[in-house]
Amino acid sequence: MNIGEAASASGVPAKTIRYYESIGLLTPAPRSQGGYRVYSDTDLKVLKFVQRARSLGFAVKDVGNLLKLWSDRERSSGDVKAVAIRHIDEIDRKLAELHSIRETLVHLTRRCHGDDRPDCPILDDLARNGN
Amino acid sequence: MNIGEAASASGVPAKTIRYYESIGLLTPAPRSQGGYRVYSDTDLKVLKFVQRARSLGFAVKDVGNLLKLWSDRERSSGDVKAVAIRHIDEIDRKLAELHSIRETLVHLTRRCHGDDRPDCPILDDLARNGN
DNA sequence: TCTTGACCTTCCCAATGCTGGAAGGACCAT
DNA sequence: ATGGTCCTTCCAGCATTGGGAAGGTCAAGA
Repeated sequence: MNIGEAASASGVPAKTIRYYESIGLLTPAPRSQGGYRVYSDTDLKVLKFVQRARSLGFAVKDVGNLLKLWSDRERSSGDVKAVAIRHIDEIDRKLAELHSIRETLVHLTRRCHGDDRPDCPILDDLARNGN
Repeated sequence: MNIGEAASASGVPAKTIRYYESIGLLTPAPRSQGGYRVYSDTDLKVLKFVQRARSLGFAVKDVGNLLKLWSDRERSSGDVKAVAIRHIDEIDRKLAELHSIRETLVHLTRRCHGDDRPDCPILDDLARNGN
């Protein structure tokens, strides 16, 4: 199949597939006589794998690792789990940061009456000297 | 003061200050005879404002809006609040997405024994055809 | 057969928000 | 004078695409 079909079947845009190929995440697809990339059902499975891993927030580099692990029948599940756990830790860090930021913002907006009057605790906070 | 001092006093790296100037977020600093950027205490307050707003996750564009609102004595607090609330909404979207991803990953890692055996529900999930 | 339109190709630019480095000038203390 | 530490500009790159131009390919219809 052509890249367009592979794209709509996998959920990875054609542009992105080409990009993944260019950075070495995907092995270059063989070409038809006219120079079109040709994808097999196996390739499609890889694309879907990538799509799903990316949708779970794995960095492209991590996806590369997962792909390697996926094709390695000798790998231990512990290796895969380690990648996943590192990713969860990363997510936890982001969650904590966003939660903390959110709390500050909610606190500030609650104190800001948000009408036509000019005085605004949000700006006051941003401008206050001691951090 | 020089850019280096302004940087360490504000928490915004010198490189970043120049970058902000280049994209128009900050008005160009006046120069000394030797061509060095010179910052006043007022400039420092602006830099700190920017630092704090960025640390709260406001996009650079939003920081620009907030700076304008900050220097506008006529603005209503409602305008500021609107920026903040849009930002909170954005954060909420990210939080929801991360929570959902986290749940999936935790579920998968729990089912993966993570030892030397090769079979791994994490890869199985990534590779599964549906979805 | 010719044409049309949808697809594909490569290439470059844009975005976000910086960060690093190179080449060279400025400043300050010894 | 000399060295070291600042500063300057410019260029390039990170990650992850999206957009679009210029042009080639392919399949179907008139």
